[in-house]
Amino acid sequence: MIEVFVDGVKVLGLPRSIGEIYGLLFISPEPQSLDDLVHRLGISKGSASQGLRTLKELGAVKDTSGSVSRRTYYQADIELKRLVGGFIREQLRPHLESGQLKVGRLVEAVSEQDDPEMQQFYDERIERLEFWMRRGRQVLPIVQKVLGQ
Amino acid sequence: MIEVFVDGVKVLGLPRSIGEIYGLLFISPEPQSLDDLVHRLGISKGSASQGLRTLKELGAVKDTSGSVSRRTYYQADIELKRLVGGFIREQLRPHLESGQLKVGRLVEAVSEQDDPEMQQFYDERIERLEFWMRRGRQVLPIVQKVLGQ
DNA sequence: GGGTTTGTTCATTTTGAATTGAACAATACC
DNA sequence: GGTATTGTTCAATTCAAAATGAACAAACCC
Repeated sequence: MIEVFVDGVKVLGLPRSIGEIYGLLFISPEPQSLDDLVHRLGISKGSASQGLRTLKELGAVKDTSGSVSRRTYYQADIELKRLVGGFIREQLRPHLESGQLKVGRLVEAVSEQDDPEMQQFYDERIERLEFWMRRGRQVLPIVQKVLGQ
Repeated sequence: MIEVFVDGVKVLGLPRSIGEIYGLLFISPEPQSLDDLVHRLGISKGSASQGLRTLKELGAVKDTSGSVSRRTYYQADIELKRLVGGFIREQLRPHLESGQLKVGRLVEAVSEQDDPEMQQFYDERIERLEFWMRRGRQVLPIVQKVLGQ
């Protein structure tokens, strides 16, 4: 099972430890502590801590607080809606935004081009790029909607 | 500009050389030969050859044949529809399929579980996983449709 | 306060994927 | 045929991202 998730997160560009952690939590009926993860997966405390942080940011795990013990225990959040939302927010949007910044700088660079024929070609290509990015932004909410049902 | 594409392909889990090659072709008014890529990008012949192959498989470049010279020259294909289609076909579908195989093996493994309570829990989780995969397969054609306009 | 448990940070190490480059086709041309 | 040109393959190398682990912080208990 864990293997399935390791493959899964790799497709999404996330490290294998994240897949292992989420996979283990996904098939654990009981919440697991950081220490449990370290022992059961054979990974370092550092990896487990980092991995849990990322998963929390993605909204893929929640900690069951309010326990008697002072340890925190983690559970997998299995709502697809939430997972997809977190991934888009944390991984995709930042890239789209930094891409837009760079394209913005390109627009300026092209305006300094002398050769009018070249300038027109570059303008067309940048327009194409901006078109792709618009489409990208359009498709995200649709994906979110379809998956969150 | 090339930087934009390097970032872009990295999000998709492809190596930077692919981003460089596609980026250069994207802003080149004239088709470029393998040798041009090697010189202008400062990458090895091996990288260029491999990268072009992957890009051809993705349908992201086409070679302009029918020239007098025996060299082949490459151009970027800038149809979003085609790019998305190629990516889904070459990168996403294979992973979805191998995932399904693994889940299939899981189903068998769970049926050998003694404890009925555990078995029920595992069944639920596997059902959840299969639900996610169904949704994944559903969303692909929708993405393709939205982006290909 | 001192001691213990739990979790984080971050410099170093490891590992796996990407790149290189040299040997090897394949094709064209004479 | 021989040789030049172009492109591919793949073992060896390089490099960036991930994992480690030790030092550090924070919270808790007595």
